Amino acid sequence: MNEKKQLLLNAALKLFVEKGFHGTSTSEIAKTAGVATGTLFHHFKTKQELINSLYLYTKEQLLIAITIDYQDSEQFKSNLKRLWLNFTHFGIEKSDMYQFIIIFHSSPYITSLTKEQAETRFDDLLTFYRKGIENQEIKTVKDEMMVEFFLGTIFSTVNYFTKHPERLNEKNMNLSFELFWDGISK
Amino acid sequence: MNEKKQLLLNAALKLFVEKGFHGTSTSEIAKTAGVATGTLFHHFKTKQELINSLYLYTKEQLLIAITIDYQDSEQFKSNLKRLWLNFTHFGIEKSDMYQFIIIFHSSPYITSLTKEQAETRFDDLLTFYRKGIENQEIKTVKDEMMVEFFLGTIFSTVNYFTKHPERLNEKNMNLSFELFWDGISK
Amino acid sequence: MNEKKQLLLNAALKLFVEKGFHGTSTSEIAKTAGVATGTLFHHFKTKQELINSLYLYTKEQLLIAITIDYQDSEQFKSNLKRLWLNFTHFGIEKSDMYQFIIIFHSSPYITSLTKEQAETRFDDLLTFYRKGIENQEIKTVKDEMMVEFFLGTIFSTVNYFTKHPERLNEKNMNLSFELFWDGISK
Amino acid sequence: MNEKKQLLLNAALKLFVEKGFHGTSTSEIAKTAGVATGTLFHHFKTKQELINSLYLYTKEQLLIAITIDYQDSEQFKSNLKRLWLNFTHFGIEKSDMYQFIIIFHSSPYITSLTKEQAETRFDDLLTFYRKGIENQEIKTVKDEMMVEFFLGTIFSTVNYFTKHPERLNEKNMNLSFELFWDGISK
DNA sequence: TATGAATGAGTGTTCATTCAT
DNA sequence: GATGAATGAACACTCATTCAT
Repeated sequence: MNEKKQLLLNAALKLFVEKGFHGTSTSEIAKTAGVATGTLFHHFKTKQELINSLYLYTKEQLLIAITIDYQDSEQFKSNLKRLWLNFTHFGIEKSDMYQFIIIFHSSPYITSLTKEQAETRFDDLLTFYRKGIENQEIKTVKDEMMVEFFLGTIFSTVNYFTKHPERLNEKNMNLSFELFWDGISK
Repeated sequence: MNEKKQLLLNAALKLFVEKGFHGTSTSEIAKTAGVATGTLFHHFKTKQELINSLYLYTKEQLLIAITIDYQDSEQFKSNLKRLWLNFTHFGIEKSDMYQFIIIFHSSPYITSLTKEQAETRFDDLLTFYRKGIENQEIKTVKDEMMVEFFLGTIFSTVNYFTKHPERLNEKNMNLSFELFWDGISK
Repeated sequence: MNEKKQLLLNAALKLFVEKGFHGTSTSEIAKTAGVATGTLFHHFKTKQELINSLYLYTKEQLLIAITIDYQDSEQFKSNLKRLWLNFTHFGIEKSDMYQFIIIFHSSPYITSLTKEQAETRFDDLLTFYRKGIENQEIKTVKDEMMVEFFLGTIFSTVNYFTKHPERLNEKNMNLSFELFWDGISK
Repeated sequence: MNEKKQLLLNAALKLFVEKGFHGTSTSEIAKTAGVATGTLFHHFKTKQELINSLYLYTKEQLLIAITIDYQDSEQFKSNLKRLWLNFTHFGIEKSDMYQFIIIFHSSPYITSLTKEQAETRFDDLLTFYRKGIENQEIKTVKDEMMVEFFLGTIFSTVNYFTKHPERLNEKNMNLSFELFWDGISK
């Protein structure tokens, strides 16, 4: 990707999270990126196109982060834990991207086409869960409820360790995962 | 409260949730409320004062909703469940207020003074949890993590039933609570 | 005059001089006067009517101040000096009224009708001068130039003693008058 | 200077003199200058910055006008007369700039920093006068009083010839100067 | 007579977007 | 591709004025 385009995406990510879509002006994005205002509109036709690009970009980064070390051979719990931990660490370490996804997931600025493009790549998650349910390791609950619970506990954990970064260690992280696992396991 | 002031709060609540703070113009709020733009500024000195008033108002409504039938005499689990269910029902039924609190909880438009005013009334939650922990019914985990997990599972559940309202019934709601309870209990 | 009406005139005088006509809001005038906004509009149909009333009022006060001890019997110079000193003292002591007259003398907010009403009472000044000229005590210069010179030197003197109030004494005041008198006398 | 910036200064000068600072809207200035409202704020951050720029600009023009043909070699009276006449002609011919300086000299819209910047260049006036006083050609009166008298008689003269332009000729102008000179000379 | 809530046109200023260079 | 001056619609907020009490 063009260097200035990447600078613009980085600046926009930071500012959109901090001040929202309408709270951030294109001139401020350009200034933060260190380019002229006109340059922004060379790379993105409109402000909306910029935020949609950003949405696809951050979702892609999330997908990479959570599937980087996926190993189908493993046990269900290990595999799930790996996924959960990767997601949670992404939330803590790539705070801006994680926040961005949460805030703009259900915002009107992201077109449904963009959401669709981003979502298709996440469908494997459900498939994966279904296997676990069929294997009877976890409770018989609707797929969608499971996904929500999965996300909700990650949300809790990210929030907790963001507010108390000094408590972030393997032991506490495992404790947090156990809250989730004991909730869903039979 | 003055009738027009209440109309303005209602309109602002709906619009801020739908389109964000900067995405909602004061003239739109006034029009939605059915009053003149000047009237908004007669009751609230600035747009910021309006959203701060709204924050205090919604937090107050939440507090009323979750503590309405509190009974100290009950068992820890029943009491916790009652709280969890009240909160979750508030999230589903008073969707706008619930969303508003979530969205603007960590927004820069709400002043720290306002947050402080609102938060003091929620301190009992922690006190309540501490009793349960001391009674050894639930896992030994930091207070703050417990609160986050409590809120995270409510978040999951509200999201789920909002997306699938046809599945909202006592049985499914109990199932959701069990995900939470089995997570935290020893 | 009604007490609240007088309070409003006083407040308006002070504020109009300080911040100008458009720079002063009717609500600020009312607040400074200690009355409700509606009350202002009970006594003055519009803001313009208020400033026109104020113009007539201040001009009247000026006229009273400069003619209070007029004595036709005196010599021309004594009489002129008396007038000049009264005017100058008015400018120093009733600073707000003096400033108001200067600022709004040629402003579009004062209607020509108002100016006419105020001016008719000042016509004696010219008559008075004509006598002096005929008596050959002072230079043969157009009436209107004389009036301007008269006002200009008062303007100088008021400015000077307003900036340096500690220098205000009879000797210095006489020196200032001599600048004027030596200028016009033959 | 940028062409549109100059157009804006010209329009603002005319309108501020005519209708005052608050009486003139930025949109009217832009329209009069023939540019878009946004353009005004592209060149001047605020309306205040515009009027401050204007103040520096008009003072600079005045300084140029009154010192253009200064010749130290001349006699005190000739030199003073030249200065007095230049100033007076500036007042009559550059009426808007002259009026602007008078009106906004003591207005709260001009910051003290701006006044300071403008004033430093006028200090030579006083130095010049001191020489005359030391040479005993004119009365022993405080510097500051002399300056005020100087300005006051210019004020008179400008007013007179502005109201009676048909009387403007060398003879009458010399008569006016004599009023001033006979006032200050021994 | 006095009040102050209500009005809506108008204000200073911002901002996404365009376009000539 | 990159720039930044220029645009004008839209924004938060103000204000003279009205009117029911």
